[in-house]
Amino acid sequence: MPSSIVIEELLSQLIRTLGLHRPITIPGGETLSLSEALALTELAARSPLSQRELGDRLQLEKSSVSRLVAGLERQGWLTRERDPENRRLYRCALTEHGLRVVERWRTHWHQHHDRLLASLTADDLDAIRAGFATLIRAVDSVGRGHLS
Amino acid sequence: MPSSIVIEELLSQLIRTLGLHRPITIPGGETLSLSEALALTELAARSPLSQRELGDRLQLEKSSVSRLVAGLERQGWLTRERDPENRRLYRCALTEHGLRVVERWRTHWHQHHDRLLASLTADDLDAIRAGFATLIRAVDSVGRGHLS
DNA sequence: CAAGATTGACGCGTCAATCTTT
DNA sequence: AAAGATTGACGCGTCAATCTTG
Repeated sequence: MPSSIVIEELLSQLIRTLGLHRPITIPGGETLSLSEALALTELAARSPLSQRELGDRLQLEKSSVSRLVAGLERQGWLTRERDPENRRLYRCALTEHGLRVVERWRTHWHQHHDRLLASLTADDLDAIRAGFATLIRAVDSVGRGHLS
Repeated sequence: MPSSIVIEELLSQLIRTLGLHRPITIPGGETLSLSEALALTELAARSPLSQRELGDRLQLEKSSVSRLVAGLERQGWLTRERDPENRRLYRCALTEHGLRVVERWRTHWHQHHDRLLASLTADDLDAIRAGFATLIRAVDSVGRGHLS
């Protein structure tokens, strides 16, 4: 049995069953991808951030952040101003609208999460926790760099 | 702690730290994406398969399978023949070359994740597998898995 | 019509090259 | 030169529309 393949299969399967690749429409009509929601969440926690800082937190390439942030700005959820101290940087910050959107997204997401938890038995939870704990420990012990 | 977001963050982090998003070059010079490797692995286990059957196993849309399989065929790793019994179907099967490639990929993959795998016992692996499987089953039972 | 497969338009990520600012 | 950001080309997935075969 090809045990080394299991983790990768499970990851891609999980992403699909959780619907992580599909945008979701929140009450109010706005549609958000997961990346957008995570970016707004990060900015709601601490603003302003440069695009590089945001990329570090989201684990995204600077080019991905550039396009992501441009989209958020276009929808009026975020403003960008050049840092007067160092004009290479953008200072990205949520707008009022962006803040309302991320709050509604959070609520909407929690409802889904609650339904999921309600369907789990205690044994199920134990199994999930054990699996994640093991994987996290393994990844941590190996470190962050991957091979070529 | 924002527990509802943890799963998504963890998944994307895991994918990047494991390098699952980029193709890997095996000894011999061929370059394989993860999807290609998983498809070849599936076909190595049971051939022939129709594209729909392959898509069911890989959890991919038929359109993704269509392009994926076309690429595998173009590289000479796979052959497609119309099923004479039902000419709507393709019978997809590995070639000699494809079989060699998937074997070499497996070996290389093990080395690639040597340190991670080395830190896992059989029980660890079972725990990870069980946890993910439980979570996938739970999400499925909740409905289609994603928010509308 | 239904099922299998294909194609087009698009989203979201990568890498590599480039531009501006320091 | 180095750092932050942008753009182009591409990979790999989605959905929707379409073609062929049954």
